[in-house]
Amino acid sequence: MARAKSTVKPTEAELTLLNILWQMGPATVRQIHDAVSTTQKTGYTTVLKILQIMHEKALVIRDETNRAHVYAAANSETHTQSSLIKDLISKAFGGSTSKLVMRAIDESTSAEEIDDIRQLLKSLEK
Amino acid sequence: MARAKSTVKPTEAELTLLNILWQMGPATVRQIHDAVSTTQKTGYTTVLKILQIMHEKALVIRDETNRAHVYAAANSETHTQSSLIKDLISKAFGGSTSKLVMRAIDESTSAEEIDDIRQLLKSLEK
DNA sequence: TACTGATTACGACTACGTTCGTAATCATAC
DNA sequence: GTATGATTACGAACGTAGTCGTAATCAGTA
Repeated sequence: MARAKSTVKPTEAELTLLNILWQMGPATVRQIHDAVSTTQKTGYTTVLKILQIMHEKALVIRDETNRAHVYAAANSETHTQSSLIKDLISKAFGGSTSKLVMRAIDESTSAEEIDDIRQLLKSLEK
Repeated sequence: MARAKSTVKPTEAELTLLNILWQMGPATVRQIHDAVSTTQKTGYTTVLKILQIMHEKALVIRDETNRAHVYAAANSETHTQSSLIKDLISKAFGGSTSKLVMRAIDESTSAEEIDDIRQLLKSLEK
């Protein structure tokens, strides 16, 4: 029996920071704030506070060895994406994955993306 | 030029009521409350209040002709699903639809659903 | 017309998310 | 050892979501 992973759904601000952590790997508050500042104007302590809350929720882990704590995402990007998708499928698509895929693909979806999806489907054939 | 539709993202409680409205069609607060009561224990005035807020947000329209107002979803289920999916793709999948589809399909996805997706892909070929 | 039951309107309360200012703490340099 | 700058901790403030109680309103009936 495995089972665990509370599956806390990250809020929007939290997801923003997770995206940064997934991309950069473990980082200090300052590094994370610098990264987020390139696209938003969020105060340093705001980022710190959100990271602290995420730590309470176990969305991130942190290394307190040094003065400047080092934060890292607790779950993989893939894991989190899967849980977000499952949540949406159940709440807005009546549990139907195919319905979701139909809505996801539209005229703005590039040919490359559709090719990728075809490859995925093909790989499931065997 | 068309363009309009504010694209207000419904909250979770709002989405619950929208699902009921899409399924039942236009309905009174009482009917909606009865429907929601089969799965949850929510007060009548709570449902009423949420519907009033949704009306302010233009998520629903309402017919005030009769004493008991009749509410209806302002946007189609398809339209709302598309907007929710696009939102998730941009916030959690770096804008990649194919990545989302990859995460959406897993071992729990039935063969029928995968078939449906194959059909969709096939219909895009021409 | 007055009563009664149902419906809408209003507002209060709690919880959470987001923001940030200020205080406390620490490490380093002097 | 003390001052200085950076970092963490704390908590306040604001908005939104969700909940519901109570008041106001209306329609139909006795």
